[in-house]
Amino acid sequence: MGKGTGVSEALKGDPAQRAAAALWPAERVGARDAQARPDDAIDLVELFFFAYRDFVGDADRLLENYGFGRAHHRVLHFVHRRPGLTIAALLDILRITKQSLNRVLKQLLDGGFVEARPGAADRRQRLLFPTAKGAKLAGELSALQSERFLRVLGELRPGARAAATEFLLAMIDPQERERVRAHLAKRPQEAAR
Amino acid sequence: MGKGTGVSEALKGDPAQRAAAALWPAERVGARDAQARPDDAIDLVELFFFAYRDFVGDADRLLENYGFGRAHHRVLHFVHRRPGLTIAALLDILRITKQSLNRVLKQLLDGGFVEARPGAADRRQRLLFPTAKGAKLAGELSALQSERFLRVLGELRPGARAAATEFLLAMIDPQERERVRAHLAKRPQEAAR
DNA sequence: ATAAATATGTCAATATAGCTGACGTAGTCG
DNA sequence: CGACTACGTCAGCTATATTGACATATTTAT
Repeated sequence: MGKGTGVSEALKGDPAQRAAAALWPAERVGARDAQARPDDAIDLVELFFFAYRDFVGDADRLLENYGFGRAHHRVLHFVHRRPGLTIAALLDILRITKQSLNRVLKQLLDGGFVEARPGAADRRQRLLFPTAKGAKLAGELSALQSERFLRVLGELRPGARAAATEFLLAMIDPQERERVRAHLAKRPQEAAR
Repeated sequence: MGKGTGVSEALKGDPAQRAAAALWPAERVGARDAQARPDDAIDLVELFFFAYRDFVGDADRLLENYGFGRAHHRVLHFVHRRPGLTIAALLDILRITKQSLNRVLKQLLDGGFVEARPGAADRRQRLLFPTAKGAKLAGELSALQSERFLRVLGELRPGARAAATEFLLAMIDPQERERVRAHLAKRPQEAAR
């Protein structure tokens, strides 16, 4: 015991992993499938770390050209995804303080990537909208990151999309899933990009 | 067009998502399965963001008790996972500068969580090892994060582990996969914890 | 043996992204 | 009117990262 078998099993004859298929020693093949074991989980922890690192790297490189960082990306992304978002709603999604948000948001406003309009019902609110320029950048960033997923879904066998979605949703704190669901259900009216 | 269907499909009758199962409007059910489309990818981008946020949150809360941050966690993790790691190898994994590493590593050394021994073959090298104290903390952190994966794997249908592994590995830059593979193949001799 | 390359440490300055706390202003609502 | 709310802002702090320059010990190649 102590030697895991799950990961090697996951790599058996799959298209994208042909090169990596012969990696784990043969003795590790032959796992119980249904029963998850600690070593497998540790591999997943590390895979998740590396996958996220590469995932954000794509956007980071594009953002550099604008002098923006990940914080700008996140703000722009959610404003683009849900135009008319209030400051409070954005803070709730990002889980940062208004002081932190403001520094970044101001740069996006000054740079003409986002604009704020007073709320019709409640004029204290500032409703955030992407400008054409902002929507373009958001679209490019989104396309970059989508490309990675589309490549992955193309590489893996049919059903991978459903599996990935289930997996990622299950990774989210149970009490958060409802909010994430609500967020995903809301799509911008205009067909972005 | 413009309305995705993939995510809703992913949620059909699965154990963990019972509560979230009825989320996406019914009109969106009935997707082509094999063909990935942009909207699905955007959902995945956001799910990945939220999942990672919650994933690192677990460890963050424990690390606070020690006055450590994520940087310390990453260093401790990889030293624990691959005892005898050199500085150069660690820098290569973490992709940070030695100046950044040093600040964090020094705190771990001073706190008695990690110790450095000169390399036997090359005495310029400092081989990093977790102390008993460091191994204990690393184990607790690892257990916390593994728990999330084990919960997820338990919630999802059999085969989810293989699917998740394939998915995460495919998310990694192709030219990086070989290195990740090599890393995963190396397990510490001692049965940690 | 000496020179070059390597592994690591360190000093200094800077940037980004977050935080807490306090205070201000405008608008809403009872 | 007064309380509450949405948001902005000033000030100071922390964590994590960067670049650039220089120092030291050790190995390796000529």
